[in-house]
Amino acid sequence: MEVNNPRYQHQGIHVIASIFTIDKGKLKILLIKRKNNPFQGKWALTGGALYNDEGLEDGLNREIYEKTGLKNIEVKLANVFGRKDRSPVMRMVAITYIGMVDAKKVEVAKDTLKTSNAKWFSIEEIPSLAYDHNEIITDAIKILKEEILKTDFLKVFFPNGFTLPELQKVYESVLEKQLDRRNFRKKILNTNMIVPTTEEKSFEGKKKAKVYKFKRKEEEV
Amino acid sequence: MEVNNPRYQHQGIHVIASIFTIDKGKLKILLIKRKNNPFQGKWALTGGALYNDEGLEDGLNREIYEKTGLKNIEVKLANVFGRKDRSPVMRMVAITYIGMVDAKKVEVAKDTLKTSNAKWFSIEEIPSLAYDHNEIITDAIKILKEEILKTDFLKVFFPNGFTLPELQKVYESVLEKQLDRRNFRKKILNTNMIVPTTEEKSFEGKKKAKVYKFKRKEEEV
DNA sequence: GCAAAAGTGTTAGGAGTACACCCATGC
DNA sequence: GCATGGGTGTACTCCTAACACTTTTGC
Repeated sequence: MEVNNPRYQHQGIHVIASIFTIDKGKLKILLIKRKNNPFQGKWALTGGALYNDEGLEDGLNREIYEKTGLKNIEVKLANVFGRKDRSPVMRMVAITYIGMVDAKKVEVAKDTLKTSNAKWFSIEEIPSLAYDHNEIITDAIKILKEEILKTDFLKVFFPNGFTLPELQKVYESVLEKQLDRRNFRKKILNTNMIVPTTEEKSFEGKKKAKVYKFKRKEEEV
Repeated sequence: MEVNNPRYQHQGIHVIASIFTIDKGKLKILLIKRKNNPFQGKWALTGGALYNDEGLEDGLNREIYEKTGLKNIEVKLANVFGRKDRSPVMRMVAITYIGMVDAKKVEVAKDTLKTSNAKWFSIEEIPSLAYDHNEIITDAIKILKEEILKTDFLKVFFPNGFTLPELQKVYESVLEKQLDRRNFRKKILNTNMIVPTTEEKSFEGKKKAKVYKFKRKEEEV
């Protein structure tokens, strides 16, 4: 590879996260209003161009921190978007990720260096976005729904454990449909992702419910 | 994004295909002996650096053609490899794909512009490769086995249709294990990927068998 | 005592797996 | 006629999905 061949120049990597949360039972996604060109003033997903001295997820976490103040978000690879005209500036290939955060416990830093605003949007109310970000979100939501029962994404909402009815509410919000209580218990207990604790607590209801927690990685068998 | 910020410079995209075939009942992968630095003389996967004026799969097909003479290989996205030191030349992010070709019907062009050789390797005999290509292959084989029953990759072997025993042999080669004849029939007929024809032919055996073919995309319901 | 939520078990259908016999053909 | 391979059905298990009643608690 001849580094100075002009055909190889002016290329870069976008690392982009679709960061979701559940707010009042609704699945929402974090968008950033762009301060700079291109697409100045448009809403966009969290992310940006990778530096050439950092790993993909490191770069993504840097971008997330710069634009939102959030640190150490756990993300999962989603897809690759590489249409050659997807950026008007130069040839950019986007590596997309999915992340989940607890909006209630997070101070999303406003008006950081590169952005004028960050806001949670209900997924039915997503505006026209910069780049191909609308397409990226549609894809991310699809993957999120497919993977949500196989991953422990939702543990960010329950640092201190959860009752099954609580957890079920969050699943229902992500999947945007109701689940049967008995079948949900069977399925989630079969995944081997969660373990019961000795605690009990009451959530919305009157009756106490048993508290579970997500296994840490090394506990999984 | 400031295009001239040095942190954004000297980045590029590798598009890389793990191209498989079945040869004499064994799963094999196509490797190319590198003519140029870095890793001159080492074996490597098919692929290379993307030009800044082409789509990802277009670039991959160009690379495949330049290095092997194969045209219009159908590929499927596999994964992303982005360790920051994965290339000694500059910051390269690899987008990896999986493809399947019929080795018997293909003249792999030898000694093309950038390579001194191309050769099929049985997957148990893969040498130490350039870059992180050993890792990429391990990952690709895993994905191939997971996806093989959900995709029509294998249609390249059967442009004129196939009998179920023939198809089963190929599946067994990919999965590297024997399958039960009755269960294989049930499973493959349930996938809705194949349809019977009115033809019959005999394959290895004496008795004639019904010929099936893969549905074209638009036929799938 | 009643409303609200937690907890629990059964049944039926579909998919996966294991397994054995008869049929058609070439020699 | 026999060896080779093609074609088929059944039983078991597991997962999914549908569905109703009892228990606990706060008020």
